[in-house]
Amino acid sequence: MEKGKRHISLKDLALEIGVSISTVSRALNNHPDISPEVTRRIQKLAAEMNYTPNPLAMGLLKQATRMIGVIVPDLVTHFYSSIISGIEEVAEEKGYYILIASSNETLKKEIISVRNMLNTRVEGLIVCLSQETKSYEHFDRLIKNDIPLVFFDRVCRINEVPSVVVNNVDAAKKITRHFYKNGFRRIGYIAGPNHLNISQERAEGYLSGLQSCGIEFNPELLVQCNMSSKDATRATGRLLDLPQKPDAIFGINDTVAFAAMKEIKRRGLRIPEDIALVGFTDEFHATVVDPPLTSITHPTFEIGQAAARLFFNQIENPESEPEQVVLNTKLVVRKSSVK
Amino acid sequence: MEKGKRHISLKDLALEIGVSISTVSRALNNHPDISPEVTRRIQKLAAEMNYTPNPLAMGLLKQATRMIGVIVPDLVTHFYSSIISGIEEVAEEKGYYILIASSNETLKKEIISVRNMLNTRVEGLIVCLSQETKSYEHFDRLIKNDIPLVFFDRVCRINEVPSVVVNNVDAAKKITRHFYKNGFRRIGYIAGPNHLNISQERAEGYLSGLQSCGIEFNPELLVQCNMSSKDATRATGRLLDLPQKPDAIFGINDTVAFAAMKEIKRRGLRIPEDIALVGFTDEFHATVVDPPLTSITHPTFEIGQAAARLFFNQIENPESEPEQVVLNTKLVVRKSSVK
DNA sequence: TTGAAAGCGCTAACAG
DNA sequence: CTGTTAGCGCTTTCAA
Repeated sequence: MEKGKRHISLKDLALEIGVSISTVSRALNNHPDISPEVTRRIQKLAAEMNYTPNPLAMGLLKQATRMIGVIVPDLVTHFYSSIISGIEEVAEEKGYYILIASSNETLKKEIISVRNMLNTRVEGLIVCLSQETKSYEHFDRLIKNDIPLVFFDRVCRINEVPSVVVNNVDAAKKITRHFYKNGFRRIGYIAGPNHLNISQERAEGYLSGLQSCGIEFNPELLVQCNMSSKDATRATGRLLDLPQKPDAIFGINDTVAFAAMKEIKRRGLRIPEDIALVGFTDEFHATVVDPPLTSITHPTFEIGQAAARLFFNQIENPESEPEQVVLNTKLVVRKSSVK
Repeated sequence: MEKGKRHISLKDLALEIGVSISTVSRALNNHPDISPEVTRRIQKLAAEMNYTPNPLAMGLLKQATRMIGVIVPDLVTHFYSSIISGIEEVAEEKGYYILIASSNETLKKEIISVRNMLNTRVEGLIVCLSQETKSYEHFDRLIKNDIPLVFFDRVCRINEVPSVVVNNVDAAKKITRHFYKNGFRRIGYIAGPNHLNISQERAEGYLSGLQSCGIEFNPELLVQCNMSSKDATRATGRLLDLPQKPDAIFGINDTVAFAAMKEIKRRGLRIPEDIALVGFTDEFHATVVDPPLTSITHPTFEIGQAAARLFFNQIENPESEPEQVVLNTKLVVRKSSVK
């Protein structure tokens, strides 16, 4: 093999053995036409020379790259990286690679990422919408051309696009009722932007939970933030500044819950004695903080697996109807919400 | 565009305008030979039809995929995901994509990942060794064929392969001296596997720190673990079971530090009153736990950026000597180590 | 100023 | 049983 040549090709093998390229190709694919003897020799040489088919050539030929584009709001949150692990596991089984991009929670970067990934010829996308995303035209091209697409967690167009979500309404309701059962009555909720399904659905569960406990909804106790740490801290502040403070708070996600925890502590209030706190988080973070955080824990790895399965379902059954997978969350009670 | 056709090609444009494929190619590359008029028409049509060059075809032709393989011990630790963000940022500037794989801290998966990524024709690899890795033959093929390779954090073959590390010796020494200055004398260290440079170097800094404070090294106070949560908990237990417990402990990384923190608390000991604790962690986690953890914080994003830059340096200057970038860490003092 | 042809690595239809 | 040819999308000589 000449210097600088990093991968060998069918041609190299053919030259070496003195047969044609197609014979080599067939031999390696165990085509029955080729004589056992020749097949054996070719396969032996291929193994010795570390031959592996060039995916670029295969991709060109078959118009299939075996790559999935994954776009998440950020890479550094455990929630997303754990979901990505789940996607990767299923993708690997199928011999697919994943290409990861982060929207940094901005619509602009999300649009660019969608375009870049399509340009790279991924076979489709698995996406969690950015916090800013409330128009969805950048997915039109995928939908129109039947390019596989799956949304998870923050979703849209659920009638056209398969998606994976958790039972947000039910989960928020469970939190509210848990507070009630533990004697809390002024229950606050720190929501995210209104256009996100997760924010809406959790608000809905919150309201329904209050109602089922016979508590009247007090609009002062529902505050919004953009889900950044900073804004979540401010939102927490607004709750704590109320003439009648809440005695319990739940936050829409990890970032919000931790920001709330820090702010509550910073003001010298105790959790759960002065204010109970519950989050929507993942297993890991909930146990590392102090006090351990009662929370709805997301089955993150499973979310990723389910999203990948929906993706391959589209690859394998292009005509199938968009399906929505709803995964169950668990309310895990820890110290932060029980006096 | 016929149905099912997801991307248009030079051929489509050529057919549409009625010129040859090569003319289209030249026009799009602003080749001076093509008449301005034709060039204009072609570029206009290309824009309208959303033409983007097929990277598979380009890759085949140029033998360059513009993809970098990144292999990390795991995906879900903030330390790694943050480093990946840094790599991604630089890669994006250069128009490269990154392909991510996790070794799950096993040598077996690391070897498979290296092979898979090469098979995918990445242009090179950026790697953090798995915890198990103490033989390095699986990188031979890269080194021999001058395929760009960069190690970070856990490194090997530093004379042959460019790498990015932090000033481990100095950092561990700083921790030890910090303990001393704050009145702690029985200082324990929970190390990782001996073959890892980070473990060795931090042990070296620990010893040198002790010496510079005039404390005699007590082998009982240096325990090892495999850096899993479970084993770190056991290692902490061994320190706490000593007839003469340490009054201060530092752990080799995030996982170890948090496991130690949980175990110390579980036994009813207070931090820092009974035992002071310092970790090697990242900014985020150190502040979310309670008490806030004094720690050497890694410049994770910068580690990623530096690794990517070393990578591109190899692409652009194949003959350059392997360089080692050493980044500085900071000791950030928080409650966990000050009585 | 433009077109034709070759070649990157591979498979598959068609010929022997 | 094996070789030849064409073509996936693109760039780049070489010819005109």
